[in-house]
Amino acid sequence: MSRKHQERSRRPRRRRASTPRRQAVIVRARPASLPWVRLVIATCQVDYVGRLTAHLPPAKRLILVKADGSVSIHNDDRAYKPLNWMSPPCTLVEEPATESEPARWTVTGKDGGQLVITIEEIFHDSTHDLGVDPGLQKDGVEAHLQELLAEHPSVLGEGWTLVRREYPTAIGPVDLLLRDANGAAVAVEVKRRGEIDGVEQLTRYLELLNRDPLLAPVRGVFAAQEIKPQARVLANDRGIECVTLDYDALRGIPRDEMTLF
Amino acid sequence: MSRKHQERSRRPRRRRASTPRRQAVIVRARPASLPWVRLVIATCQVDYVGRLTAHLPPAKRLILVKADGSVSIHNDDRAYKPLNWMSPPCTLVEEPATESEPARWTVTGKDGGQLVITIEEIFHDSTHDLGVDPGLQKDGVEAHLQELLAEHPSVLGEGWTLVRREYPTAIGPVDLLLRDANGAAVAVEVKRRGEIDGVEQLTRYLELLNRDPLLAPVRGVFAAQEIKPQARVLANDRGIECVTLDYDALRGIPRDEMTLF
DNA sequence: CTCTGAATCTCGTGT
DNA sequence: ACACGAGGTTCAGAG
Repeated sequence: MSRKHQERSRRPRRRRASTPRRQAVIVRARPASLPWVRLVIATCQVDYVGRLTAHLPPAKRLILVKADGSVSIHNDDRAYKPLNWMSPPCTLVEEPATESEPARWTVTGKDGGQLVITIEEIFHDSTHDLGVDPGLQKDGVEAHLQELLAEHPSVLGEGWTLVRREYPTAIGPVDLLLRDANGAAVAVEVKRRGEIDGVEQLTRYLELLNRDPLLAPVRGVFAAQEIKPQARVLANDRGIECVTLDYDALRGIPRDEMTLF
Repeated sequence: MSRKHQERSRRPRRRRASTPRRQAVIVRARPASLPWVRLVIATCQVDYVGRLTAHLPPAKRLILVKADGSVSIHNDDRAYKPLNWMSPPCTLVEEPATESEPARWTVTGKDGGQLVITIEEIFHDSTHDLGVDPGLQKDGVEAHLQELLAEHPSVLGEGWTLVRREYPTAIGPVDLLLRDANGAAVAVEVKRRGEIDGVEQLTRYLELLNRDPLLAPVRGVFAAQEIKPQARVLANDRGIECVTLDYDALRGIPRDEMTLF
């Protein structure tokens, strides 16, 4: 079912004076019509020049070429991040080995960055059609937490009610704007993991909201599934309340009564 | 040179009442002694339950299994990030297909998260030894910028001199502490790309440093190869100077004279 | 070990 | 196209 790698095009390459040259093979210039991956196991050296400079000494590795033009070089460890890569869109030019030089692949990115792969020995090379992917469905990210809190504002405080989600300000929307039992405004920043920059964000919003005489004084609540100690310290220092959330529990409880009427 | 996949161990699995059961094969429980990768092209469905919940409908994809125990599922696009994955350390249990059920791989992570891969058809399956990787050498990241600025403080201001790199404070080290031509202290935050959180970081340092009567008043400089407009606005608003850096130019100029004497 | 911050981050979304 | 924020971020280094 897997098919052998097919060369897409072939063109002569300008001969440099007094240098034995090889023919170059452009493997991909634009996304192909059909999804495919090419798998190569080879002893290779890699040199990247682009946003930074990086060098990989020769070793046996996996080279993964995708239909979108991306190339990545993996060894056996790291979760999924390659040792080296080139993001699409990019062009791969293959130069076969000659008597004097090893094979060389040059991957050129849109921004001019280059990944040069010098291939000493190939152990495996196969290309596989994949078909279109239906895509990933996710559940349980920050947006869901925000939704759930909007449905259950009383989780944050007895008698609190929702004014609106994504309450707009000049510097961006506040995740939730509530009213507490006394009618005072409460700005809520929702995070999956609460860190310092989230507290900073909420601080900026509070500063702005408190300039609005119709809202001031505005309380701040930092709500997250997990709050880092430094973030908690900073929040407390600024009079911001911290609430840790239980996603499963939130999902389980019935919608606040008041939204039913 | 590539060898066929070798099963590492085999154990009987407890039979559930009135359910036809299959034998399970534990592929990896711990890092193997030799680096290798396993490449599988298969029609598969993937369900992840862990820090979030995710589902991939059946389609033909690449499954990449590494020696460190990680498993990742790729389709033909995205730079290098898999559609779904499990980070090491984790355990892969293979259950072969039976008459009534398709093959199923269950990957269990350290935190209890699970990735369940239901395999309908396998088109390719090979395992390859890789050998130990010598590792990646990088050049041109933030640390280098900081080094270069430490060597060339006059790039930031005429007559400025270095007090020290990584100047310690209660909330962490300031990238650079300098003295300007008048002997006033200057705190410098160095970034490759300057964004709002970098300005916030520097602001916190300045607040702290300015409490020190030996240093106050301390000027702030935000130095980066690229500064986002919003970050620049915020910095200006707080009296922090912005400097954009040219890495190549910095690398080219000779070390500041004063460090030569 | 945990925690912190950088990253060739990647990837989505909104303007 | 660019800017901004989230991420199952990943990754490396320091305490």
